[in-house]
Amino acid sequence: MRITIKDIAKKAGVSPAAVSKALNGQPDIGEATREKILRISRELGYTPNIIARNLVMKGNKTLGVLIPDISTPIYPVIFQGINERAGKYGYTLLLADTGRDLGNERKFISTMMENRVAGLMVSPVSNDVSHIEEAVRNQIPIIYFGGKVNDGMEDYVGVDNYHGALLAVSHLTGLGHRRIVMICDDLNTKTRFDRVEGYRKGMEEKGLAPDVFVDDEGLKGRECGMAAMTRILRGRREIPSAVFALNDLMAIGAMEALDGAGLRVPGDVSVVGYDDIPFASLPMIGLTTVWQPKFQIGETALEQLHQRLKGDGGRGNHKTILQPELRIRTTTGPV
Amino acid sequence: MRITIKDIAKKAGVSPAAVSKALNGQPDIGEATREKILRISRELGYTPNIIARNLVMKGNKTLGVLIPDISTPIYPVIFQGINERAGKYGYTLLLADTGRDLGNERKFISTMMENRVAGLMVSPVSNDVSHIEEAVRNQIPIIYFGGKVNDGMEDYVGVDNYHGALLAVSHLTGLGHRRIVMICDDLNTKTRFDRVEGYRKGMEEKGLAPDVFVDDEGLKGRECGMAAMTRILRGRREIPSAVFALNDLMAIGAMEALDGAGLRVPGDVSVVGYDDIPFASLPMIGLTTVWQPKFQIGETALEQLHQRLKGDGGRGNHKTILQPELRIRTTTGPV
DNA sequence: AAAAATAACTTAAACGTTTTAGTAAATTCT
DNA sequence: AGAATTTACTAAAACGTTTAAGTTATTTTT
Repeated sequence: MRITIKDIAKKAGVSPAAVSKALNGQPDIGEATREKILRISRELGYTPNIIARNLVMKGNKTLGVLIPDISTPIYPVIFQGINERAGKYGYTLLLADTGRDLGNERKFISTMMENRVAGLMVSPVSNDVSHIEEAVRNQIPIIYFGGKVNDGMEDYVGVDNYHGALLAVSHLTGLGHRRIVMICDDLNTKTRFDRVEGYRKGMEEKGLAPDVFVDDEGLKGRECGMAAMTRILRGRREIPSAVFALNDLMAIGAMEALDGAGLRVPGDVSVVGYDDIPFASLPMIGLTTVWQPKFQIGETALEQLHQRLKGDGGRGNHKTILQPELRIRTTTGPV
Repeated sequence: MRITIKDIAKKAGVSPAAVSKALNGQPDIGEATREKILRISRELGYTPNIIARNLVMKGNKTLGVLIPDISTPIYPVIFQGINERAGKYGYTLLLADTGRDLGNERKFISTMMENRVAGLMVSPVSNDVSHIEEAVRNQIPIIYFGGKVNDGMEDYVGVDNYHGALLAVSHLTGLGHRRIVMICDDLNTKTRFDRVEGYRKGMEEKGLAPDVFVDDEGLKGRECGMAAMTRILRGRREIPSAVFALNDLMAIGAMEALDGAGLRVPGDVSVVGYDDIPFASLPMIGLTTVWQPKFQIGETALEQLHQRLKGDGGRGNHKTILQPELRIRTTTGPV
């Protein structure tokens, strides 16, 4: 049995209230008794039961974090951002990986609510978060982040995908490229949509015709990039001089296809990705890509939640949009 | 204010005890009242307060997980193994990233104890876990895992590094290699030591002279691999025909150095890594390496903790050693 | 020296549950 | 019909804390 305040009280010959006060450094307790209590508590190896304390004090310092797939390279870093700030403010984190499964998301949200987290930070599985809102019922603050955020949400921290794509395309046009194709898996999230729009804008600014190739056969990542690139290479009269991929994995896939077709990167065609996942920076790959402020996303999300928790706790309707940065490496060059 | 059993009781005109029974499907409650209570509880959007329940029932279903750095590619997958099994058994996970900092490790261990987790799974920052044992005082079960486990620990799940290295070296000798050098950053963990021993054994079995190059100038990962390889290329009369690196990042570094020296992989020298981090399998890299059963480490750790929690909860002194597998790709070839 | 103030405690209620023991009413038994 | 049993509840204690209010004994004030 773990030892409690009562055990200390008994051993010290005082009341539990006295122990509580001594332990919390409150005033009305004598120096001698205080020291005695502290000594005994140390001897017995007492650890305060925070959850019992929270019960009476109301309010606790646990936050829930929901992530669709922690092994997707962006999330560990976001979590570290959250974790760091959480440590700073004394929060403890309940983390669950939903595995991109809506049922799991539902289940974990309930678990978190039952565990009386003070607030939630969720990177939702799907664009539709109505079941989350319903379960939470505005009882605690919630912040959304990640790839499935959209303008309809009340509070989220996101990244300016439009601007990120614009950066990528401007880089390419600046190098003299005119036939730039964008490859994409599907278009069913706002994140993807914004990147496409940014690309369109970047092209139109230079008077170039946008050319978006969507491969929505259900493939993802490398395989999708490879399939898309292969089909582009086969189907067109002129091959593009540059490719802008929806994400780094697709960019890698495209590079594989180019390699397979005997084309050199960036000699024959330049490639730009999006995300800056860890291996993008490996010298063997050297992918030019759009970096996301991952750590900062986590920090900001926690910071906002913290502010709301300190304040009224209501919906803040705070949408924070962070800015991505272009990382120029070796897969892009002059046309 | 979140609504409680009392609120439901008041609205239904019954006692809190009746509500509790109805909600938990206990027998001695009338059908009519049960339905009324259930209806009202649904209407009010009641969510049980699990932590209040745990207080009276004793024992809870929260486990603590401590990880040194969640952005190190192996950990997300381990966490998913833990997470999956946790969901299955109804555990909730408190996760903290210690950032490889001993002070943080201490702090988070206390936090977890104060939050009355039922058990702990920790991948320690250092080989010495005495401060953890001291804080935990055998009050709850604990399982160690990760890179800093050693035989002195009472309960851990680890990987057979000795055998993993043996696999790597046998592969190389099987291809006809005789001058195989192992490169290593330092030798201060059992994990590293075991890999070196496995390498030694593999060499000696074939009557070859082991050749371990330790670069302990404080460099890590790619930089260390590059530095080590560069020095080997400069300092020896005969260059080795194969390199076995302590880990994948060092292998990548070594490949960079080889490339810089105009040597082809695997034409001139074969390279084997260890860990099988995600990009090892990219076709551009195609690193032959030793894979670790990451997901299974997580699963096993949770499974063992669960068994102990169901049982006596005492030290199990269970050491589970999982087996690694060789992943042969394109950086190795016949001499 | 009596009254007032202060120091150092203790008592008891509260937080949101569960559960044991108790109770009144309805039903079954003989 | 009266006793015994069952049904459907309620009362109260418990879990480990905190805290407002109460109680002594001691010190200070006048």
